[in-house]
Amino acid sequence: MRDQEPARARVLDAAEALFYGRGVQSVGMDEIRNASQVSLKRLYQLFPSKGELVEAYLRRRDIRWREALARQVEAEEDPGARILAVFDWLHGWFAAPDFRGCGFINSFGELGATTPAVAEAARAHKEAFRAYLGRLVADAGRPAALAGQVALLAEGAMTAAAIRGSAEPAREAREAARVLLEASAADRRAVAPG
Amino acid sequence: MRDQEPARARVLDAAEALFYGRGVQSVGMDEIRNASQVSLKRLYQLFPSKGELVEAYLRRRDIRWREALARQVEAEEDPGARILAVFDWLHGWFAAPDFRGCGFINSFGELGATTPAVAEAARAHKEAFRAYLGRLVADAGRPAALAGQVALLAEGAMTAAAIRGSAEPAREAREAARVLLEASAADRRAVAPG
DNA sequence: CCCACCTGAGAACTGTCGTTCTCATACGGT
DNA sequence: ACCGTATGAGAACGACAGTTCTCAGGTGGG
Repeated sequence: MRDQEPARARVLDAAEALFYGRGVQSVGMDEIRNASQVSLKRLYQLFPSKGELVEAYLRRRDIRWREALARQVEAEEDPGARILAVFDWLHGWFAAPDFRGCGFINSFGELGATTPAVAEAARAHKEAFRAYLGRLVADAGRPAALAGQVALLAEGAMTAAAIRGSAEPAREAREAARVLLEASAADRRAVAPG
Repeated sequence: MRDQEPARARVLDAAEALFYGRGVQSVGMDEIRNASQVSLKRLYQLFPSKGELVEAYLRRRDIRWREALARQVEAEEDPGARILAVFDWLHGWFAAPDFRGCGFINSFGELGATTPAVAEAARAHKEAFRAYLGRLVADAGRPAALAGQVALLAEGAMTAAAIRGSAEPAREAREAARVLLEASAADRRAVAPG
């Protein structure tokens, strides 16, 4: 029992690097064993099947991803600037050498049709992201519909950045979001002046 | 040799339905054999390996997808309306019962890291889509940067629609595109009046 | 009519992978 | 020091999938 947490963390670290970097089905348990230096026996004690390891990988990645985003966004004071800060954070993520798109979109495409737990994890992750944007948009006093539009820009930027192998889509998306933000301010001025 | 084309078409039809619907790695050659009613021997004469079948699937899907889009878009007369017609077409696609996101995004997530041909097919498809939007935007006399923003909205809508299992993102994206289009018209009026 | 060739159906081969098992060994409590 | 338990390393097992092979049957030309 002792030392279980380090082993568990090492397994999840290895699983995340491999599953995210190459796709779930391209990675065997042996490879996770080698990368984590945790014996197969222990690995299967910690995660009774590959499927459960995949779920744990997605759960942890969801939490960490959203925490990292929130950390950078909330360094910004102005509510409007916080919305745009989302795209600055995305730019940094896209520029990371191991960036390969959104792990949830990738897993969904690979396994969503055959593994309901993966489809559900992707759905929950995207819904949480959207809800977070909804809070940022509400704090900035913008119409709720803006959140969905900003979410689409962010998700489009993730896939475009992955496929084109460039961080540039974050800039494009930021500029589009800025225009939408301005337009929503204009609406607001027109509809509810003051 | 005789009857080769029907067999080839049947194989590609089966491959497309299965690869798109469930992901490439979840589908075996036996299943394609059964679905297409083409013997394994003939199948391997037509496509010497699964990899080449996957590439043929992506090539044909790219062409057909962009043709179907262009067909609906070009039914619209007004250059500005054509840009928005892209999202109406997306809405129809998303609402199809077998819709499961963008086949290229899905394949990229599944195989992009391990199969360069798949990564390249996805890149080429997205670039062609982006170039098409570039033409629509140019025809409407809008700034070129609008094309990239519209592309991000479209790609974001594809993944959001797949993961949420809803066609609604097409509507959200259309509305965002409409605002960007209007804003670009305002810019144009401000920068180059008349 | 006969033979060379091609085809279809599916068995067989090969490698891989998820999972379990073996077994020698190290450890902890008495 | 002794024994039961748990561990690690890796072999083994079973299923599966990509690819090739076998073989019986059909077809077209001489």
